[in-house]
Amino acid sequence: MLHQKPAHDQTAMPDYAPHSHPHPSARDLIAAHGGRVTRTRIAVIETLQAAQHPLSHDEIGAALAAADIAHDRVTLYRALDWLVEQGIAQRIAGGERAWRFEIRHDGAHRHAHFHCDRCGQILCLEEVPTETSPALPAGFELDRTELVLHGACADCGRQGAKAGTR
Amino acid sequence: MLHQKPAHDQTAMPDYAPHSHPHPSARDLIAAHGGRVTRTRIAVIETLQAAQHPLSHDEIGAALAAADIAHDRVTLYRALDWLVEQGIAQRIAGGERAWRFEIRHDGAHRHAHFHCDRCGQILCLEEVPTETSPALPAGFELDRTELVLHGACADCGRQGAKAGTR
DNA sequence: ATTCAAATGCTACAATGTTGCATCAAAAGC
DNA sequence: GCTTTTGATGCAACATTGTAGCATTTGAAT
Repeated sequence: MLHQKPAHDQTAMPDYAPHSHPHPSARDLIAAHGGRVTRTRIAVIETLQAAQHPLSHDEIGAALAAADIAHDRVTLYRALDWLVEQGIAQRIAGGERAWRFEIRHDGAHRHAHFHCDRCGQILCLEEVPTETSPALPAGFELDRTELVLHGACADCGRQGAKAGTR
Repeated sequence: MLHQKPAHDQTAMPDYAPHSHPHPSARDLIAAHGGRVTRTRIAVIETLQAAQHPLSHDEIGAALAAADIAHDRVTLYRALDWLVEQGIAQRIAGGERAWRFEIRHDGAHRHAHFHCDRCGQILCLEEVPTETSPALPAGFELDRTELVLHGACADCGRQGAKAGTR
């Protein structure tokens, strides 16, 4: 697993915490979808916007804690559910049987992900577009395509650890 | 979720149970990797070989039960772990935070998967090859690519259910 | 300030997967 | 065929991830 994070450290600022926001305002995003503007939702959106890679529920929770924001697991799950439902965020099935979340980009900005099978890290490959129009059996409707490259990231590759496909 | 299966029915033969085996013998496969040839491993391999789509741990367990083979959850997990470790099978991260397993094909036979976001079913798209050589950042090693198409399968699409991205 | 549905924060639970350890059995040696 | 030995199994207990129900709080409309 990939838990080098300082657990519930209230002072340290994780590297995926918001630095600047060249994104649509979280408040506006929420309001535009007819939802209530709450601390939790704002913080979640800003955290996702600032992230350089898809975040796990756990990582987002840590960011909220760092921002001194309510920290109930269920609330966070529901906030994320709502964002996904509204199309603001999207789930991607990172290994480790836990969802990861990222801001949903419009069609043009879709990108692939790289999954390091050694450290479990997932990162966005902005340069690699996801394939678009493959032939599907009759009756199937395509919503979106997800392209995941599996292998070893630069850090893990250098350390040359032996590893399974896991 | 997708649990229409008859739980622990000892008589019914699920549609993914072995019918014929145009595949390498399970015994040989196991022995070739230096493992012990046990009922569990044989049955798991044969089940996977006969399957038309990647199977969840649960589905494999049901197949074992149908074949009157020991049914301990942990044993099955470990058998699957071993197969993956040996490169005989591979895990794919079907949504629903549960792994799915399929026999690992060699390079030429790689295929994409379709994930129905409504019923959770996953099926193999033999005709759709996975993309192969995208540009990766320096230091990254590519092991395999996974292409998942999300949408509604023929059954769900016809029923026209409204559904989230989930 | 009042109202009221939408969000929250409990608690309790479900599903999926893992660890430790005693027991069993596959295949190797005799 | 019998014994040995180590890998595989089975069980119980636990960890992690995610859900459900319900009382309470709060955003924002009046």
